[in-house]
Amino acid sequence: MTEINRLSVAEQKSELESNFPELLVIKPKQERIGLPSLEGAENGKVVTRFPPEPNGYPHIGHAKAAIIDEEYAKMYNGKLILRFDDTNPENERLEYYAAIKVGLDWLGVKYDRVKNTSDDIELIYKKGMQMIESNHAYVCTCNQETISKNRREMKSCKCRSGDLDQNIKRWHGMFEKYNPGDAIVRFRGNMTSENTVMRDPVLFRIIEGNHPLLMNKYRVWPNYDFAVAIEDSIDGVTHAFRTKEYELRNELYYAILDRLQMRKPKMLEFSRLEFEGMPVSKRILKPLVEEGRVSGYDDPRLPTLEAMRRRGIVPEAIRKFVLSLSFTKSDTLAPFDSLESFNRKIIDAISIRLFMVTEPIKLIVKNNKVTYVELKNHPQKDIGKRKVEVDGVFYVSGNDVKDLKVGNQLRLIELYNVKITKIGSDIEAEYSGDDFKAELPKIQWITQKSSTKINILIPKTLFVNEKFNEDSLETIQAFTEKYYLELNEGAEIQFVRFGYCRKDSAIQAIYTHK
RNA sequence: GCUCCUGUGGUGUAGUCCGGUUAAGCAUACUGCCCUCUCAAGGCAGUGAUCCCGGGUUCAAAUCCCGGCGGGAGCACCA
Repeated sequence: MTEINRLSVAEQKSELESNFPELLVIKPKQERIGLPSLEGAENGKVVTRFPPEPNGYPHIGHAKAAIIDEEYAKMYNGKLILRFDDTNPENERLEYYAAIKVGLDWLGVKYDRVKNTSDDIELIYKKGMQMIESNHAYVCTCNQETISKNRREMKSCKCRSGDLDQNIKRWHGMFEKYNPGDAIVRFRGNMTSENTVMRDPVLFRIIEGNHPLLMNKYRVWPNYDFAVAIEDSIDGVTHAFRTKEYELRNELYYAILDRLQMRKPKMLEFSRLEFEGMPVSKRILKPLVEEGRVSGYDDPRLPTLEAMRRRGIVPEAIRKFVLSLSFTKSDTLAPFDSLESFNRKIIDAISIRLFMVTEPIKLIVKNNKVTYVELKNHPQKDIGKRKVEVDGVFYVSGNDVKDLKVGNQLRLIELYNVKITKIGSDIEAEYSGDDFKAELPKIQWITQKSSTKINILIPKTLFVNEKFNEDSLETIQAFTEKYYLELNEGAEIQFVRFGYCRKDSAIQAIYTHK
């Protein structure tokens, strides 16, 4: 070795070339495109699933999961299943099943099959029975406090040692005599396991809620862990993804399938997506809506898909953004900037350029001779023109003229130059030429006779330092061109020298980003 | 507290499994120039990382080993 190191690099190289040419072949190690490859994935055989609980409106977190699920299915020419994980009748509502579908539709996520976990409830009972009969589960009638105390102290209760007969009797009792809370089915795990999930977790409990699809036909419901494991297995899922906080439940997931001798999908986790100051949790969002601090689930400050749409974020941008985050478990402070950047590049080409002024100041041009001007809707793209009548009376933004002095010159964009002659509550000026001069300040303008008043909502961060930001929604009044009224609701606009907005109504636009 | 996960420029990531081709690629942000009758988009260039820290193995470590530290999560009859 030391001998070799004494040789020069060139000598080492020629030595290698003559004796071990195969070592010189550079390993491919090329850059990856898109998501990392999946272990054990076979082309055409991959099945993924997106399993939302229909208990709320879909948000950016759902989008990340659904997009990842779909992208992997696509990557391997596989299938994506949309499965509503509706095993808690107290939480599910019919409108949410629909809202989630609408959200996915908007996102452009296409699934190959839709189903509900509740469709399989009878089958899940069968599996539950099987667990009991094989003594891998038992019915526990201890109260909740006792159970959780025993869990903490790693102690078993008498129910755990009850015989098969007792368990079977109690299991049937759950469908009839027991009241909610009086009996649960527990997985026979390991009460002394370091993983608290394994300390005999709940598999079934009694809930007498009104299920949106099954009404009150059933009262024994599987819990999440049992339901997902079985569903994933019977649905043919090969690769299942969920967020990181479920990681400790993997042991249980595999243990359940193991006891039942069922096929095991591969479970993988990714970090959850949430924007700073923009919580996704229903616990936080619900009161905000109920107390009227936000206008609804489509308030542009919210991370719901509906809100994003209203704000002017397009689905392709969300997809690119999610993919740029890749598939990792590291905690991320999501860069809203980068979502905006993707969005801006996409909507730029279709955003109609309009003039808009705030804090309007009247500008009167004495010797105006122009009667109208035709403005292009986009500087590069051909997306139409509009005609604006001109009579010498304009509005300009207060901010653009606040430091103006008599004698200064300005360029009214796409129109002509003016020279200021008098400054009062109005500004008077005279026409000073058509020639474009780069050195003149260029400002946008609107004419008094063809202007329309709108509000622009500017969403800001909802929570600052964990506290609701009272100033999270700024509303500014503005005047824009009458042409605004001809645009469709939902049109993407760029107010020149201001930023991108989306037309929300005839009198309101929402600021998307700069 | 216990357990698990995680730690690459301001931010998000690639590379880490199989140590050397790269003192680290891309995106975003920022700066400058070009283009442009927008403070947009587009083009070009640039600033910015001793790859959390400390040891160790090795001719060679972001990559392997050991020990710390920081951050997150779980400890529900909710998913």
